[in-house]
Amino acid sequence: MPNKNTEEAIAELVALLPMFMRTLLEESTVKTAANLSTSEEKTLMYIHKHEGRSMGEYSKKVGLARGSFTAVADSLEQKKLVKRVSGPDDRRKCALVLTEEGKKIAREIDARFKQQIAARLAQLGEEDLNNLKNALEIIAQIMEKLNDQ
Amino acid sequence: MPNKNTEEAIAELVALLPMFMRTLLEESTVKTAANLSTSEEKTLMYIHKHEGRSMGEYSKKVGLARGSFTAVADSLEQKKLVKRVSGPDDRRKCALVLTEEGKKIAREIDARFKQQIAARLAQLGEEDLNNLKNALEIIAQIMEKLNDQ
DNA sequence: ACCAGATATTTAGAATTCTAACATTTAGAT
DNA sequence: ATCTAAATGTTAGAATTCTAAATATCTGGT
Repeated sequence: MPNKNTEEAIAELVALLPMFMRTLLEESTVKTAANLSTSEEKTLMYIHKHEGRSMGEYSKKVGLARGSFTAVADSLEQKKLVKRVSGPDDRRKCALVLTEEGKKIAREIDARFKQQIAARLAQLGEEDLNNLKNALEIIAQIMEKLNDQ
Repeated sequence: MPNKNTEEAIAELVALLPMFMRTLLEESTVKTAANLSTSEEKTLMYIHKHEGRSMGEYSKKVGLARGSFTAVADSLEQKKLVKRVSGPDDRRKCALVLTEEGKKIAREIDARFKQQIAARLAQLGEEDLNNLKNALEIIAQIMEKLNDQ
């Protein structure tokens, strides 16, 4: 059963991914304009890419429990970066929309995120960069497959 | 400047990795023998692989602030899964060592982790599995390069 | 129309983690 | 030797997140 070994190897490699993320983002002492928590920043970034989804969907994408996400939405709304819009089709749902200020800050966060990673990647040669990009693309493709099922 | 685009693409793909991890580990309602928190489990797993390192090193690998890790070590020590050993070479440092019970539970957690990922990967074909493994290996290699510098 | 079960959000209290300040120990410079 | 700065682990209080229960709404079957 050759797959057994492949799967175990994948499991061990997957365990390294959080460390990989930290390697790329370490020493991120830079602060953005607003004084936002990590979850608030992630939320803003994700709404920026996919606006008008429900609270439940955002909480999943950000990686928080539903109950925890309520506080994040509260805080962002209080800072006038986000607005709750109760869904017309399903009154249980709350869609989130960025304000103008929210969009501005989302763009700032996005730029800073890319700069940090780019600075770290500057240590790599062109071949490594291409290999890394290809590897990440394969992972993204496979993730889509897994999520579709 | 062709690298600019490559780096931006990498940044966007890296942002998807947490979701990828959640995809592989979702619905992990299985509980192990001891009633351990996620950080306690990660700590046990990491000590199992690399025994006798210092508290500071473990806190980094687990992804916790040093101050937070003290409580995790306290809890594991109180549960008799881990022992603090003050370093002979540097009296500031505390090494952590697994007890026999700690080793047993670490093996359980490791097996469960691999089972969960294997169950999710069972949906993939052999080609996808090999591609995924290769992609993760490339990422691991590049991470090593980045950490060495 | 009505009911039972499912879904979406909120709430409250417990558990976890973070930040900043502290004490001890080490390393390097003078 | 002595001093200064850095490294290690701990502590305490604030911030964040989790879990479980509560509320409101929707869906499908009768």
